[in-house]
Amino acid sequence: MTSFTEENYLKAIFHLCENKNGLAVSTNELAEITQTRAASVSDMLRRLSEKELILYKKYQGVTLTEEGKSIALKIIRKHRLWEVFLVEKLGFGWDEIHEIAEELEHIDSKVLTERLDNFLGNPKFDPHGDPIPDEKGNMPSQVSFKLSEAVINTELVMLGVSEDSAPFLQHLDKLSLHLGAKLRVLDVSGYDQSLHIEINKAGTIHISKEVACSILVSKK
Amino acid sequence: MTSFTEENYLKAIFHLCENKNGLAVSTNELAEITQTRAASVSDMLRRLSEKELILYKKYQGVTLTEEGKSIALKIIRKHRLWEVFLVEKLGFGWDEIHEIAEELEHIDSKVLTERLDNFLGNPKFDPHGDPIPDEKGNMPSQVSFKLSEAVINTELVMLGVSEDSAPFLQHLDKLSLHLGAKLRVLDVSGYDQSLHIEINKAGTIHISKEVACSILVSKK
DNA sequence: ATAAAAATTTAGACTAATCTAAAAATTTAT
DNA sequence: ATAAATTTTTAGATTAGTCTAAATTTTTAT
Repeated sequence: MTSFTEENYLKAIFHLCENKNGLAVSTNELAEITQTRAASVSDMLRRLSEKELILYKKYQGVTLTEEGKSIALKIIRKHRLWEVFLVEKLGFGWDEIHEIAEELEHIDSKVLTERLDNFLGNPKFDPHGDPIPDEKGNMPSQVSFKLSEAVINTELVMLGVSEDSAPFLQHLDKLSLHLGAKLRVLDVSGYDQSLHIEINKAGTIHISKEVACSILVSKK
Repeated sequence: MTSFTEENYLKAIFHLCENKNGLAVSTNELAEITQTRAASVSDMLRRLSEKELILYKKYQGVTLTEEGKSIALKIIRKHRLWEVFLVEKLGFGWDEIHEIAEELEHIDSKVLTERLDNFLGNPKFDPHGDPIPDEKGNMPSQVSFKLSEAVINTELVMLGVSEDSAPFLQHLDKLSLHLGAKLRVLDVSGYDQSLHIEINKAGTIHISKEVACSILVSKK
């Protein structure tokens, strides 16, 4: 059995690996996102390594074994399914769901997860546009890139966000930037790289480089 | 903050007190239903007492303080709401939900609980007929008694069960004994106190004294 | 290439929750 | 009313997960 805490480490390793295209993750990176100290991480890595959930060489960072990856994907599947439930069924905003899903993701019942998936209509993406792994851990893939990297004047669709902090999502709400919005970059400032964009052919706004970096789009 | 474990002790104390009409609960009783040893219980009681969640005098048993009772009722509220969700929305049988609800009851979000309650249509009873406390901890009351205590030939309605083990509930399913069924006791055996009962004026069955003791009914 | 800086691990301690074994208090039975 | 049986508590250990401080390894910079 894997504890709540172990599951959180596996999930953290998975997400960090993903952002680095499979490169090993360092103790300090893990300490930062798990909000603990490097010493505690070292200790946990030793234990996870004994359980063969991670590949760990002292001082050399860590990656997941197939079994570790499988566990991480199950947690992520549950996290994202519960997020869909919270938004679609209970009417939560996308900025209110992360912390609750952090708890729900540890509920341990295969049959519950599968029934929930069906109840929700087998969604492929969560309310932030993140792909929901299937029962076997396969992720639906979606070709997207940062809005900040888009070619000017191309027609785009907003598919996701790469940050899910409440302040960021509330900021997007204020700007009427929602998943599915049709976007077009009109201009990029030479001064601060802020973007002038058109939304749904209905109006235009200015957004900072930081915001544009955390919005994921595809060509229409 | 109360831990997962502390919440389980408070809940256990609440249920045991309820069954004894408010009398203090003993260390051994708690050890049995929490599946631990008396020594572990003693230790936990000392801690809960320091937090003023229970009234505890060494060797004299334990009752809940108002604050302890309030926490217990919140857990019970969540447990029973989630059970309704599992049955009404996800199609689980009443014999499959206890263990899952034991996990879900610890999810800590007031707003989630209230939205779930609304989503479910503010149910007053769970799938076993147990009353769901409201936000303030008030229980809807329902006058019921054991089927084993019913007067012969009286028209009755099945309102609940006082046991929720899967084998017991599956046994009731096999006998078509469901909440809301109209029952009438035709005869009680002088030999083993088994009951001959009529269900929904559609047929009759024989049930053991043990089963009849765990079925709650009211006069129609 | 080696010294300084940064990252990581080890050592030793702490807390929550548990255990067994032994001691103490209460209850029961004669 | 007192001895025996039962219940409960205490003492001392254990495990998971954390911490700080110190030691060690790796990386960076000259």
